[in-house]
Amino acid sequence: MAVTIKDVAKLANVAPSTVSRVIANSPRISERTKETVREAMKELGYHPNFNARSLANKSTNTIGIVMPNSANKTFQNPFFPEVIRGISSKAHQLEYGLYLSTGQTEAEIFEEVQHMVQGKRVDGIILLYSRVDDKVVDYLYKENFPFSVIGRPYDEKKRDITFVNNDNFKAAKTVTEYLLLLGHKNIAFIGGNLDFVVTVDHMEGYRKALSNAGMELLDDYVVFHEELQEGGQEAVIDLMSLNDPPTAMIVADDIMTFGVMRMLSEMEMKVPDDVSIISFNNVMISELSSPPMTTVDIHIYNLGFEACNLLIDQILHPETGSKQVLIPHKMIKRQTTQKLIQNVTSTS
Amino acid sequence: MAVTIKDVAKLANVAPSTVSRVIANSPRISERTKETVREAMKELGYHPNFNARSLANKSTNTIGIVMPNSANKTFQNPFFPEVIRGISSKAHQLEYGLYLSTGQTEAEIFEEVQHMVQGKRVDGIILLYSRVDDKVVDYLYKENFPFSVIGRPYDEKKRDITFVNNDNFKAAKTVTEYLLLLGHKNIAFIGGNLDFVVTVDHMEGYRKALSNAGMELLDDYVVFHEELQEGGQEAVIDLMSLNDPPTAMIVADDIMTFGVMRMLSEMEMKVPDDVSIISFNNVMISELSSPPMTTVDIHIYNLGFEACNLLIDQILHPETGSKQVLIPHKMIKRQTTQKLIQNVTSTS
DNA sequence: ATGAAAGCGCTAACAA
DNA sequence: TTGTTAGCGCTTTCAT
Repeated sequence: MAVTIKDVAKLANVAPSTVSRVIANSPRISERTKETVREAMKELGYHPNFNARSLANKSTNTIGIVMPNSANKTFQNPFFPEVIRGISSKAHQLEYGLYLSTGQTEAEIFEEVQHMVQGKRVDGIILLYSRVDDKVVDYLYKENFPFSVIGRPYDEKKRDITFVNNDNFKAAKTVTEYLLLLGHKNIAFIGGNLDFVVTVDHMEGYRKALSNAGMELLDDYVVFHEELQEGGQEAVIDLMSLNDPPTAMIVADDIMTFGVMRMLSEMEMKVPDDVSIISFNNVMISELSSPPMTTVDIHIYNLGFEACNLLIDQILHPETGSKQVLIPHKMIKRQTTQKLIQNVTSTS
Repeated sequence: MAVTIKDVAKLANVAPSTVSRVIANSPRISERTKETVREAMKELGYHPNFNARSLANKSTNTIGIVMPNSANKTFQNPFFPEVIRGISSKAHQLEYGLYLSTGQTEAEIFEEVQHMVQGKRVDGIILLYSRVDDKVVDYLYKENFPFSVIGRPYDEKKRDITFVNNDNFKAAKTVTEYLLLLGHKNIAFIGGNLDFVVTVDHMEGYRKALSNAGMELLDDYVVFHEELQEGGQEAVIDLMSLNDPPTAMIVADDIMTFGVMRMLSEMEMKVPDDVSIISFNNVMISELSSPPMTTVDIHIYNLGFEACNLLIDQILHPETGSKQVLIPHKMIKRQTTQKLIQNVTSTS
């Protein structure tokens, strides 16, 4: 059997509890005994048993990460490694471990979450997405279990949960206004899955900018797609088949933009000459498209980092209510947008 | 306090041990009592405490995933979500949980691994990379702790560890041969970090194909780069500055290829007219480059799935030595390769 | 087929 | 400042 606290205690000629206190670095132990105990630990190659600790002090020092359904390819989005990198970084600082959900469907995920909290497997949970109607959030909320979400709760009544978000409404509005300023009148919107709150917010920002400009939102110009690459491509087909095809597009996600640009180039449409494009996220690879894409940097890493920060805060100080953080965004102008070139042959 | 086995026992009028046996579905309990106990569990909303179980039966039913240093951007490669999806899928089937490493440097990672195994936090470990000289592998090997690696051990003496790999040597050789058949004589090789075994294998395959064709490997045509996007771009600059620039390139990774193509297009070089490119991995996004890239599909998902499979096998049956699995690869011809167009003005 | 009881390795309240 | 001791919630012999 492995070395236990008792072995160390015996060798150091102290009580097990003393050893325990040395591990916790309790100030109520003299430096001298701390030293002897530490030496004993080193000599025996002692390592604390994680499960025993957790059982005894009712805390696991690990946080659960719940990802959206990994069944579809959405999951290959570099967004995820990047949030996780952010979370990971903060977690490591504070010596928390990371436990990953493995469910592929909503039902499986929900069951897993229950296991995590009821089985006391984690001290808190981070949701990497925010759905419009999410059983998981409801559950965690009712159980009063520490959690934070990346995104925002859709339900206004749940404003008091902890979350970190971008101002997606504002971002989408700004981006639309920018295209308007460039002279575009026919601006399409290619959104993600409408079940996600971010999609709704983008949509509203787009709508607001149009209405501020005294323009109407045309249903034909608005497309939603769940799948990242096929989605982008299909959307382009639909949009370019219209009698009055758009001269600019707002795309929900950089990866989708790759699909959009691919299809456009197959149709021999030039970006940005024929169509301007702006998208969201600014994942690493988005500067490598041809041409490099204009996109809104949402600081993915920071989203993860802050979500973890807020969560651990909440775990450590449950009394100090919920917190909300807004991560600033920043439009990165690259080469997929330009002033509308008036088509001389066009008639109204 | 939460509901425990004792509460259930009391309500069902049995001993705690009986409840425990019902959880394990022991055949030595009558169906009748099983029923009553199950009802009691439902009535009380009982969920087994994970830590208590782990402590008592010395097994966690969770496996640790160790990623390479997430400090640099390499980590944003969609390769990772995809392997994890594979691992996750198998793990979920067999009801194993996933625990993630958070270290950013080699030293931190090594320390974490020690914690995982000594602290009995996981039952086994999957390494998502294989370095030429890896302390982690050495450690796990010496401790005789169950683990599997994605890639292969560099050291021939460690052939008896469990791993799942592609035949990267063969893949690189085939790809080189293909370019040779297309008439290319000046074929460059843009590899990843030489610390990784896969890079070495690619390199050897390339070398072998050349020597089989009676050609010499030119040092100038071989470049290694750690960083994915900058790397690709820098490599192109170096290569195209040569007196006799290559007409074809073999690139270690699809994401790097995006960088390569970006830089090429900045130089107004056309792909594949001026330069043919083949790369490796076939991540989802690689079909969305312009033009879509020819690449070797290494079946990332399967790598993860099998690595997990082998590991759990090993955990459950430690006596049945190590296993090795080779995942087949497949070249996906898209549009970044073509026959060499003889330049009429060229002289030798 | 079921119960009693010891123990997994650690923490924490209480004593000293 | 340190030791004693009673758990944490579950599994698992050993009885019955």
